[in-house]
Amino acid sequence: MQIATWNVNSLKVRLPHVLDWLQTTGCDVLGLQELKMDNAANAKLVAEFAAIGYNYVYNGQKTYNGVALISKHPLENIVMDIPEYEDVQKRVIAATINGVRVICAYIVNGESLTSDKYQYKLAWLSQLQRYVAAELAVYPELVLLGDYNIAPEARDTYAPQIWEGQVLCSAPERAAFQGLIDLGLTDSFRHFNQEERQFTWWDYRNMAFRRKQGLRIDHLLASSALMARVSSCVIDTAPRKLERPSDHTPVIITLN
DNA sequence: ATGGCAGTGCCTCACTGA
Repeated sequence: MQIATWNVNSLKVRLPHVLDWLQTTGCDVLGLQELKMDNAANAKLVAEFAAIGYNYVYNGQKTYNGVALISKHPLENIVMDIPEYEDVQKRVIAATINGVRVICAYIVNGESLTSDKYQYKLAWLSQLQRYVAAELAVYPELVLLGDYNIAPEARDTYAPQIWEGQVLCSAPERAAFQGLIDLGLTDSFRHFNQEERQFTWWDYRNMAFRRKQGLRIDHLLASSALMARVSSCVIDTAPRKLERPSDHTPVIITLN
């Protein structure tokens, strides 16, 4: 079974890429972020995905945010948002697929260290940690996947001299990431790959993709019970090379 | 090396993203 994450930066625009990618890879489960579509528009996509053999569940809003799960297999116990946390922004959807709890999250960007959005990001991450801890107590096999908007280490940026200490790379954000790891999760990509300059996002400006100037901010964190089944984690850069691409590209784990 | 790109929406700009 393969499970992937992809921030599509508007599913309306990227729908052809997503449909092609699912058919090419045969990926079993795909978590999407930044749908930028309200639920009336999302509802119309159910038939599009059904036509190629996938279920589609979504948690959307107009213009901003929005997350979804696409799966070949039945989705059970679907939960939207972080329970017991008031938040109008649609950033989380979770479901159980073949016994694996999949939590798809679009973590707050934060804008800058002096922004109110940065404080929202840190508070939001604390709520996410509480939620994931509770989920792990119920579901031993769990993956927390999505756009974290956090580069965990200096080597996860193309230019540490520019990024270290800035938003996405600040000590409090990295401490929050470590707080998730400390729940017993593993950064599945780093478990297999120690090479430098491996990124999941590249700015649209300045030919950043061609220059290999990116960040690694999209992650799949696996519980220890699930990690025992994970045989690989790879970044698929192919969709980033298409016409009118998302600025993010998919990351995929394969389970035994 | 971030003004410069891209998407959305009460759309000839503002807001958001990372």
